[in-house]
Amino acid sequence: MELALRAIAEPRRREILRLIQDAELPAGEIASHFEVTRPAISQHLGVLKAAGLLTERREGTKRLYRARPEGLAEVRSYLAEFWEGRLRLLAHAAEGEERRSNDDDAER
Amino acid sequence: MELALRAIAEPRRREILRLIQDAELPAGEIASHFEVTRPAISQHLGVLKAAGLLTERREGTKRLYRARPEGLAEVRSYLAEFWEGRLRLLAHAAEGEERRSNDDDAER
DNA sequence: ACACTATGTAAGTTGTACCTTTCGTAATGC
DNA sequence: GCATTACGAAAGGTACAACTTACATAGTGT
Repeated sequence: MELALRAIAEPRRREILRLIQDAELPAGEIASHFEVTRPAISQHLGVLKAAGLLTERREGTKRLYRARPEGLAEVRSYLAEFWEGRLRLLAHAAEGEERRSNDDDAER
Repeated sequence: MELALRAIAEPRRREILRLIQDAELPAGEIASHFEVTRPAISQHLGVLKAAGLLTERREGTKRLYRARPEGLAEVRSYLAEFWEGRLRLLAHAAEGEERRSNDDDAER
């Protein structure tokens, strides 16, 4: 999860993931969408691959990349757990939050 | 979302969030759980607050912190969208789409 | 073998994140 | 007032992350 979180914390890498979410693209094609140099994108792809967030397939001299959403499973379950665990404590629905009497519960 | 993602990408900050998920704790109490100095934790709390991931309440000379899961809403929806969008393409995730649990991961 | 294309790798630079120590500040109590 | 407690803010160090340019490598076609 550590690697995946760090990977998607970078805006450029989220952009890359978005590009290859619905299509399998070669590295050069991906790089052409950005202002930075091609090696920079190559490094980002390496980070994403190490995090398990994409698959790499070689075809000729090209390397085709595609997003791999399963790599986000751990992150998703972590967030879900945190989310639900905390909401359970609030003990009241997200709606009608104006109920306030003597409790110390502070909502912003 | 940007700030939230970067905030939780740091392990120590995830630890902090875990501590104040079920209890409202003063800064010093939080810091006592770590090896790093108190100012370091104070800075982490500042980052988490800027990301909207916790609430701060002053009581006397103390500052009480509590996790704020709503701050993760954007991240959650981003991940959900990415996850589902890509799985839809795979077309072999036909089993139980209404199951919102995420325990399935066929790792490599 | 040679050239060309597509891409990763290496090395170095720079900005930034996290940490430390030191100092400042608000609230409480004497 | 002064001291103490609890904490944030400022300033500086170091490690790391993202970028650059230059080079290396794998595959394809001639």
